[in-house]
Amino acid sequence: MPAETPTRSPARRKALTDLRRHEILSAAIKVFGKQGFNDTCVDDIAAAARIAKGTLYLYFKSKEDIYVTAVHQAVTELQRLSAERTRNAHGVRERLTIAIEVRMSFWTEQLGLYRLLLTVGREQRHRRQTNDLLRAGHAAFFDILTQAAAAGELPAAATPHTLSTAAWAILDMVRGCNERRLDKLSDTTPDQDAATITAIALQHLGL
Amino acid sequence: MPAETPTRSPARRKALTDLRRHEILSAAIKVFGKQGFNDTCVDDIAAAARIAKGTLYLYFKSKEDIYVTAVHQAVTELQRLSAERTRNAHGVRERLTIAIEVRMSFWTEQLGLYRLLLTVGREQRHRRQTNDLLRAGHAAFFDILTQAAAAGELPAAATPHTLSTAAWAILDMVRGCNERRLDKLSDTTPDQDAATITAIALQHLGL
Amino acid sequence: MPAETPTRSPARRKALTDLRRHEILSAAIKVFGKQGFNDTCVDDIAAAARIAKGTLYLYFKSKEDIYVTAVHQAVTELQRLSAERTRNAHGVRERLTIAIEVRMSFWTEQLGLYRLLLTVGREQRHRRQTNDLLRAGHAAFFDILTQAAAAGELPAAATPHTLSTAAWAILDMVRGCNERRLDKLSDTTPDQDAATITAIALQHLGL
Amino acid sequence: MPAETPTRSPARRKALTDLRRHEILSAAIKVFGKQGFNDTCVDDIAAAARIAKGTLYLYFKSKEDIYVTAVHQAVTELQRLSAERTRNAHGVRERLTIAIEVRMSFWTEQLGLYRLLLTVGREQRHRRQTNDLLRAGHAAFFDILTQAAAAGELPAAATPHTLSTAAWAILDMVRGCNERRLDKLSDTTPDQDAATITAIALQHLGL
DNA sequence: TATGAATGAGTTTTCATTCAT
DNA sequence: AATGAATGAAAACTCATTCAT
Repeated sequence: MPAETPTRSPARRKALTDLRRHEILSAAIKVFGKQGFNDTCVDDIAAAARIAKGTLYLYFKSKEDIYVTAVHQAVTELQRLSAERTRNAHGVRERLTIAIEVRMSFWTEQLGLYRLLLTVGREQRHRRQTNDLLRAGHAAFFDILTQAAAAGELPAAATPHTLSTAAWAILDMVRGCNERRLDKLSDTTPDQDAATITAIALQHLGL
Repeated sequence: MPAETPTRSPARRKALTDLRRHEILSAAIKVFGKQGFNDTCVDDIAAAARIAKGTLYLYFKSKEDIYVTAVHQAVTELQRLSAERTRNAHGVRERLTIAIEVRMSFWTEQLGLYRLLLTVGREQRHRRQTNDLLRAGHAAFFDILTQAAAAGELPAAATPHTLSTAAWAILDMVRGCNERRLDKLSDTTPDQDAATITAIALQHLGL
Repeated sequence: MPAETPTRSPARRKALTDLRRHEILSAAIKVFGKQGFNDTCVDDIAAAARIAKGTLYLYFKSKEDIYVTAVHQAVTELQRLSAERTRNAHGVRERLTIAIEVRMSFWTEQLGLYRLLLTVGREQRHRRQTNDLLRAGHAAFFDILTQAAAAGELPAAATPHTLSTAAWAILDMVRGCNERRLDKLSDTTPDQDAATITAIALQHLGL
Repeated sequence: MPAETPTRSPARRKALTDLRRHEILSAAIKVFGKQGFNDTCVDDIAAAARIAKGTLYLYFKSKEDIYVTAVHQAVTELQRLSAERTRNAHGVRERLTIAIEVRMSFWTEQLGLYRLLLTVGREQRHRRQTNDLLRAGHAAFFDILTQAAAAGELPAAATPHTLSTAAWAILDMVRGCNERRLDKLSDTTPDQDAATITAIALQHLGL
């Protein structure tokens, strides 16, 4: 049995690094969400993460990088979650409802990050990343509808174009609900909203 | 007939000032739209307006003021336009369609400003102003639906709550379409979008 | 009898110009005294003088120039007043008392200007002018003492050096009293102060 | 004995910070004294201290703060010095002379700072701090005289009011001498001036 | 790896002065 | 002579990033 120097093994090091990055991300998102990206200075993030300012730059190459990474990580997680939850659902209504509901609960638990997405994500330099997110969201709903159509669950008249339009409409309504929840403009729950949106979409598609 | 010094008359003076303000606003919106509010410095605006930096401050009291004024002016104009255009419309479908269409054409012609609204409007310090805008948009659609219900144009089952939900859904879809047009994510026209959104909303309300 | 164009005659023009300059000076001193030199902007002066900003520059070549002129004018007036009032005085005590009293009453009526002298006059670029003022003040007291010595009013022991020192001391005490009156640190009247200072000085000179 | 990292110990850190602050203060006072407070820009101070502009703000929170700190520090030191030097003096004449002499030598070695006091100290926003200094100066002399009166060193006729007047007169003369030395208007030494002023004051009080 | 002192480019805003009318 | 709109240099201060320890 060889002498171990566990903290130095590459795997262990990687794990530690990931842990640190995660801690910093959490702290950063919290502060960003509260103060906004521009009004948060790097010292604030460092303080929240209980590390020195310089240390931040060992794990992220810039303040921007923190934002980009945070969004990327969240979206990856959201997609994983969505796939997992819709996998065993039966019927287009249930699948839609679940997909919507996941997109609502997820961000409800990540308000800070969602607020970031609404501000920084909208800035010119992040349009591309943000638009990719939107397209991914559209694709998710579009897939569900397309599969339903292929399975004969939808009236034959539904063309791909119609389905695409419906998918965008769903996404728009989901985003609207999320935004209102963020600013406390509405008092409905994710479940209620999901049911309503599903109903509107399926009525439009003839169900 | 007294000797006139036309360029000194108060009325002429006011007109010149308004013109200047307008020129500066246009230039500013253009640059803001391209670079975003935070990444635009006052020199950029001055350069775009072909005036000196100091001159800006003769017409606006701060960079912030330019934004606020631009949004306020646009929204006032939009509401005037919307009221004017829907005044003589007959039936809920036509009124809805027109109201939506106005909100799309208007911003399509003011892309820079719309982009501004999407970014700066979301920052903490403008949350309130922006939310007021959203509520005003919701109110516009809600009114149309409520009047239709009162006129018996909608199935009796439509409760105020249902109408409100529908109004939010309409607003969400309008905003989504506007945003996609901004980033060229869609190639539909305002007219087509308006028809689709109206259809979705009225189907949901049982028409 | 030639046709008159009175407002165009050089003399009349000069008088008008002087009048304007005087009006501007008065207004400027008032504002400077209240807000300080640096915190007073040219617009403030123009507004106080009820003329346009540009007009100021027809009468003074800079903001500095206004200050310099104001001080120069005041000092000229003070010297005239002092000479006039001491001319008919008898004896060193009376002459001293009057000279001191004039220097106190004068500034008491020109608080704004005195405050200017204490701040702007102290700045590097006005040291020379201010020092000239101080030297003039010293000279005034020194002359009175020297004449008294020549007239045998003072003990023979008084050397020019002693007289000079006494003159500085008088000036210092006068300035101190003026300054305290300005800031309401003392509640004595110019008359009382003048008597005290005279007493101190003459006691020192053996009277 | 634990491993030491001396440069990181809190004590060492504090010492370094104090050193830096002191260096910056010295440099700033030098430049302020030469150019005046308003005509010195932060870059000038930074350049004089051979540090970057931003570094300044790590040690002082504003340009103003530098001035206030410098004055406060100097006055504290002056009072300490004055108390220490007069403690063992015997008789009112010696105590007065020393107190005056200290106030002269001290500022003679701090010409830049004294000039600062004469200019910035007079501006509206520092009036209060400056007046407090003046009152403290008055109090110092007044105390010496009062104690002398209580000890029977002064003629019985000396009322508190007389003593107070004398104290102000002393302060005025001290300030006048300091100011003249600053601008090289006089060539006397602090010692000579102190003796003269003491003499004038005590003669006035009947000694 | 971790630190935090140091940096200096970049920002908004002010205001004395000019100049076309 | 009178105006006041226009100018642009200058100022104080911030903060993302670097780097010596």
